[in-house]
Amino acid sequence: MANFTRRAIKDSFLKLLNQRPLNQITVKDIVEDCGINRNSFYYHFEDLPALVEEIIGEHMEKLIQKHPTVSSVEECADAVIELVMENRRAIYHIYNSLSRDVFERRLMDACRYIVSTYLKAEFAGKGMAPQDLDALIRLHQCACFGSVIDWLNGGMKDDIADYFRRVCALQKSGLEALER
Amino acid sequence: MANFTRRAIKDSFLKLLNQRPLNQITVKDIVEDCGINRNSFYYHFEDLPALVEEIIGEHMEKLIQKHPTVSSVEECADAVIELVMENRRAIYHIYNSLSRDVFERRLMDACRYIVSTYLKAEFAGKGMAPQDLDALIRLHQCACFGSVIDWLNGGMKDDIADYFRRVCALQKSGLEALER
DNA sequence: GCTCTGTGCCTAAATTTCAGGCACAGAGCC
DNA sequence: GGCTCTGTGCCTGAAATTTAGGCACAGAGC
Repeated sequence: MANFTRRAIKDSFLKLLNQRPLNQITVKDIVEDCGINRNSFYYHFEDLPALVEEIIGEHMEKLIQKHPTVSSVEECADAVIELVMENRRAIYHIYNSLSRDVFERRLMDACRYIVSTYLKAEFAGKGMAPQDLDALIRLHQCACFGSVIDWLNGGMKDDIADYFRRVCALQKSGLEALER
Repeated sequence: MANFTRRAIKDSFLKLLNQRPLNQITVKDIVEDCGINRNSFYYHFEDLPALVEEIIGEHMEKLIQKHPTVSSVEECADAVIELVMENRRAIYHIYNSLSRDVFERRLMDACRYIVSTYLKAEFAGKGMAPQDLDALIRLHQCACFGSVIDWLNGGMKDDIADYFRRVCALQKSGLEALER
């Protein structure tokens, strides 16, 4: 089964999300946009939040798939910047809606994944205690996450790339201090 | 029914047609490309030639839809050039295959449609006998058609726009002579 | 109170896709 | 001449998907 309908629903949803906020998009809008029956929507997705969940998850998945091995703070920054910029309007409309929590949860997960890949590699076999490494990952995960959220709350006005790299520079100097 | 599968089949076919000649594309290739069962192909299309027929017909339809009222030789030229250039490789691969006849038949139809719209408007109520107008349309239809075919047979080497406009200039001077 | 719109769910019917088979044709090889 | 291999077009029945048409409920606006 090739599931073209499922894909079409997601495409329509993203298309509408590029036009207006999530809370102004109804199931009716989506099914009318891709020309299917309303029940077909409910066949594929439990409800609208489930679709949002999947869309966001898919984007985070894409981020991870595209950059499976991030080996430095800079690469991590580039990966997140790329994803955010590619879907700028959609992310804005999802974030400024009722699904902020879903987005934040998923973004947090993605940040953890990305951050832990390079931090684990960086400190592997250097005698760091597991709970210390966990704490370090947690710290950088939150910094990564917080940077994006802060930028979103600031109306996405600053240059995300500059903004994010500034945060990363701080992270990097901290890491270097740790290694010395 | 939104027929995403039917659309996907055509998209895959066009995609493959941009890669290699029609006679090197099998039904298997198409269904594998869009990830469906082979029988689903035969559910939507009688056979491969039927798909070719529909694709070509669709392209000609698009040409007509996009330029419903052509009012001069130049506009006619632009319309045909636009269509041909947009689908350059696909047309080349269809033309240089076993389906040349289908393509030629459809192109001929489209040329007739385009040519007749402006010629009928041009000579409406000028006392021209119907059979004379028909002959005139036929002449320009063939000129239009022949120009494209000649260009295709020449390996699409010349600039189609220049080439086609040269033919149209000849047509135009003929028409002006007719009106005097 | 009322209406209107949207949601989430349900059933039964219709449509579409699927797996797995068949005979046949043509190309290439022994 | 055989043979195998690939592709075509067709068929069946089962499974998956989409559909029409309904229902109760919630919230907004009047």
